[in-house]
Amino acid sequence: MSTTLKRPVADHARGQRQRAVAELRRDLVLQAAQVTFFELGLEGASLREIARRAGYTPGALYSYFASKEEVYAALLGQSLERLNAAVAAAPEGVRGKASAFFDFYRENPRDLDLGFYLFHGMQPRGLTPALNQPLNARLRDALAPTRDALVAEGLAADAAQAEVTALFAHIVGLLLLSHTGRIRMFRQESAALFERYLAQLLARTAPSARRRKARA
Amino acid sequence: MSTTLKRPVADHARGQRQRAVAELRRDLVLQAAQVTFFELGLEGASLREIARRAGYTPGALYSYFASKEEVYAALLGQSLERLNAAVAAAPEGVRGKASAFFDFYRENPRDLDLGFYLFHGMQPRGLTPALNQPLNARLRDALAPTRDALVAEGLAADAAQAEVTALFAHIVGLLLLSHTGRIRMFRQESAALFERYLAQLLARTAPSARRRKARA
Amino acid sequence: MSTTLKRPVADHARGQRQRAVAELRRDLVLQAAQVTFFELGLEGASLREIARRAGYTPGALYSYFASKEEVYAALLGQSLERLNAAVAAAPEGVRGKASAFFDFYRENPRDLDLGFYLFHGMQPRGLTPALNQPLNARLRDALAPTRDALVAEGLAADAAQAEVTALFAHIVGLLLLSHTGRIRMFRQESAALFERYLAQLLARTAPSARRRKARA
Amino acid sequence: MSTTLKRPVADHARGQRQRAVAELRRDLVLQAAQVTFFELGLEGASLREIARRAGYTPGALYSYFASKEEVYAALLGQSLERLNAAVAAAPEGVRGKASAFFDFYRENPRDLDLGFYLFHGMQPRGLTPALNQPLNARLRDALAPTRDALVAEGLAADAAQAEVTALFAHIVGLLLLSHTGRIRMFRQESAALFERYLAQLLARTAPSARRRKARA
DNA sequence: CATGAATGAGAGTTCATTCAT
DNA sequence: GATGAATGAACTCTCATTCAT
Repeated sequence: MSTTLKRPVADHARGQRQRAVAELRRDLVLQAAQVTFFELGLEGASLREIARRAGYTPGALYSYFASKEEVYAALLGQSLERLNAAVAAAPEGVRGKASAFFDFYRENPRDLDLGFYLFHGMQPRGLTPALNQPLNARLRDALAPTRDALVAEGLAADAAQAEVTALFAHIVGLLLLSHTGRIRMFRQESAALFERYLAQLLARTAPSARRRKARA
Repeated sequence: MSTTLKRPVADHARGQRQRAVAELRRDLVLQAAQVTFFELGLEGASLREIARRAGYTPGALYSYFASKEEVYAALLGQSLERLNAAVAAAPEGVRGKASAFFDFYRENPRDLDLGFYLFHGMQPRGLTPALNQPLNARLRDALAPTRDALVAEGLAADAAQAEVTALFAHIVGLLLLSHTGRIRMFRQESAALFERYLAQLLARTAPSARRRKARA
Repeated sequence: MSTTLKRPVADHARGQRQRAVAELRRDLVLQAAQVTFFELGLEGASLREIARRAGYTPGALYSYFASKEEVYAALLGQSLERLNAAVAAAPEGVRGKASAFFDFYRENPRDLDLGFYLFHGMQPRGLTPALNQPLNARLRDALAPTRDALVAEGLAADAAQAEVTALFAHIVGLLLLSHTGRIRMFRQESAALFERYLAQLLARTAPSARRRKARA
Repeated sequence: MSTTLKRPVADHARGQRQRAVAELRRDLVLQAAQVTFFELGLEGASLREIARRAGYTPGALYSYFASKEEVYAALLGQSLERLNAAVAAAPEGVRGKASAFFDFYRENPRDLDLGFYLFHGMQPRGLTPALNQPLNARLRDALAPTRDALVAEGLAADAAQAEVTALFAHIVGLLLLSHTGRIRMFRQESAALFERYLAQLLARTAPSARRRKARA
């Protein structure tokens, strides 16, 4: 009978559908986690609470994630995608790309929190390298356009890499101080300081570009 | 006759001795807290564990501290004293003072953690203003010598304040990236980047000093 | 064909069974709470102790009850059900119903304690209205038959309500004095005093009934 | 020398003075306990808090009282003195004396709480008989005038005793219901119900007095 | 896949009481 | 008499995780 032949096909189709459904439900959990985390912060976002908001019991989440950390890793993954999208949409050039990076975190402080969840206080955290590596890669990706723009301005690859790392550190420092209210202590404002840093960076690097263009 | 006079003196002496003993024991608890915290991080350093290491029952700590937060505030207070001492001992000048600040935290990463205990993830924390304010003041104190050195180089007060804030942010960013291993991601090293930043800062600010000296 | 129909039925049956099992276990916890409370009183009946006797870890009780208060509310609920059953089983008439009420608490002094758990010392307690209201209703229910009997004897609704409230107060007072040994202080006995009060109540109210009956 | 002779006298005087001072300080502690208890209730009135308000450390209270219970017993003792004073000041007669008793507790609910502190929930409490007995006696004293008035009305001693015990129970029940808000449940009011009870009591007992007076 | 129950560890905090000084 | 420190036990409650069903 045809049914005996069709079964495997049907099974395969059902398997695909089921996998799709599973992914969808995983996304729903993730969405719930996101909302929970954005509303209550890292403290309040217990697995119980996430599960509750997702309409599940705590145990159910373990069908989709191996641990609470994995949930957060997934959230961070999504956050980094948004960051990369923001950077990609920004105008070309050092200023455009670097500002996009800075602004993304300035405007979405919870995404910054998420980035720091990997560390406790400040220690490296229990993300397995398997989870950690692609996240790192996406972070690097978000800075690559700035580095490329620096190279396009005539900077050597090494120098551009160093410059972008320093820029990243500066951004992180500024945002951290801003987010924790420490910057007010010095009667300063993070956006203005960032602008100053950027202007100095461009002053240091642009001349070579201009010189090169002049020669051409 | 003399006895009637001596009594109060004796009482006073006894009071002093007792207060000294009390402070000593408080310090022992604090030391235990420090060790616990350095070994286990903020998560692992529960009141119970601190008490255990100090040779006390949990409740006993409440003779010395009103809450866990207060223990940490005290630890942070001590840490900031050490920082200020290191900065004070450093050679005069922007380079000397700024490097002392940077080096203190580079060499004592746990003190950096401690500084960040005030924030959860990264949110401001439940330290009462009464505890928080003097701590903030001591942090400002540690940066004051650098600011004064910048002023001595001829910078206006405003500019010096902005410059020192940016420097602080840069240091924090570099150390954070370094401490969390993120800086390796970019194949860079925090000390070299700090040196670069410092050189640029001096290049930006020293000329005016030199010019002034030339005029003289 | 039949299998597709049976599945939901089986699921339904399983759900029912599980719910029944859950209720059973909840009842076991409640029984443990009851025993604990009867043996150790309200002070000694901590969540830990109740859990221990129920063969659980303390945290496990939170599957069944949201808080310690809820455990006690549940106990009180059961107690009031027993009270209502006792009153329902009693002979009709003021004497029957009122005596059933009195006797229930005289014979089960712990149930009286339970009733007073709602108050601290004697202040109203933190039972949410959601928990408190149905309990109050069941208490009123237990006195309703007496009130109805008074109305049947010819008393106006208002008068019956006042009479039943006074009766309730008298019972509570007698039992309290009896239970705390204060009644012995006066060389009296609660049951005899209750009988006296009841006789006076009937003397005050019965005449109208008799008169009514005579007219008929 | 006279000093050697005077010493014992001086010692004796000093001893007396010291004892007086001690009693005074004990009273200060008691006052602090009273205030604490009236403000915070039985829950909030920990030994620590009482000591704090009395300007002592917790341990110091044990110079004046053997336990927390003893503090409360002392408070209750003072309360019963106030009660007796109120009753003594009331007009002669059943109505006057009984109303004074009722009103005292209606107007000072904390004194009622205090009375019930002897019981846990409702169990007899760990007051030693040595402490308990004089307290009981003073309670009986407060009811004696009512009993005597009943006897004066012509009631036999036995009947008067029973009547006063029932009255006491009724009062306790009414106040308890009133204080715990249970009386509202029945849309009644304790003072009105007390008045009703009193009127019935007088109706039951007064006739004999009137008859007696008529014969005279 | 999901539930519901349970674990086990632990959180910070409070308490009455004791006792050397 | 009073202090200040310490005990030891207890408190309710929360958590991430596991697992039989």
